[in-house]
Amino acid sequence: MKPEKPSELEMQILGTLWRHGPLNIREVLTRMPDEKKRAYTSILSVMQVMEKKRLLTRTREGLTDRWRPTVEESQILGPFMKKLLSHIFGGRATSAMQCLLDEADLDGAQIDEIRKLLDSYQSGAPASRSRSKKTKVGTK
Amino acid sequence: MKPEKPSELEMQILGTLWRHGPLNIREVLTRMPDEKKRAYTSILSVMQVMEKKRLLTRTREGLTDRWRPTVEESQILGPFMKKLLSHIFGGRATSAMQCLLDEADLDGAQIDEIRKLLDSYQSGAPASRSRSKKTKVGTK
DNA sequence: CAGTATCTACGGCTTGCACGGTAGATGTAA
DNA sequence: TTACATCTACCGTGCAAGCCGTAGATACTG
Repeated sequence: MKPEKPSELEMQILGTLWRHGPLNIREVLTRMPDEKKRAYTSILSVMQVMEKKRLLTRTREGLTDRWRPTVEESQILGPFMKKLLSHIFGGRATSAMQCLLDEADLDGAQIDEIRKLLDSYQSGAPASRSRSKKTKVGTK
Repeated sequence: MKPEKPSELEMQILGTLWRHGPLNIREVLTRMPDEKKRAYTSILSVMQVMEKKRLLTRTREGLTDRWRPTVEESQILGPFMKKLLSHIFGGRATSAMQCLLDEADLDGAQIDEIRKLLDSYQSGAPASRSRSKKTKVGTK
């Protein structure tokens, strides 16, 4: 009984939960990365759907339910980026990189960090490296 | 009268046209990067919608219409990646990079290429660099 | 000519997504 | 108690995406 694939809005919700930890509905509502005004019940019903899809669970905590993802980032983001890469960029990874860099607006430190990433992909057996599904996605 | 935003399938079609040049319906159908079986008319009707959205134009050429995008890659992919970055990754660009790298399966040459990209973002005035909307997305 | 093949126009269908209203339950304040 | 606020369950609506069937137009083939 696998979790179903999240829609785009659902990915946003997953993202805010991954980043902020377990939240209740109202907290999710105020932390959505797009700054759209939405009714409380809009987010609620989306998250209830996500519960049916086995993407979220909740536990009663005090007065409200606290929601948390049942899936981890890499589990969702991996296939997502893979699809993005092959379908939108036709497999041209460096094109995708460039596109990303164009929009990222990085500072020097971040660029260095990416350099280090590249090092690890080059030296450490490249094939096995990319099989690692445990890769943590740093907080900053 | 701006072109409307493409859906995901529409982006795929734009991608194949950007990469292969002007094509007719059947050629698009056979070159779609996902390998799904679809009826001829499925692609046709999507592309007709795209014409209404001002994403494509066509010119009669011999026996069939030849379709081409009215928009260029950066014009679509830029905002798309920007949204991806802020909505899904909460603005964490290096996380996005890592995710991409995990799925990309790059060889040494490509990694070097990316290093060069990084150089240009670091040395060449970083702010103005990222304003450049003319960035070409290399073919290979 | 009839027969075949291809491309196009048009309309319809199904599904899921996004969104929110309403009502009920529960808790808090006066 | 009454009044008010918050959280939840349930249900419905609007719309776009994706998909395809049918029929008409046009060209080629024998």
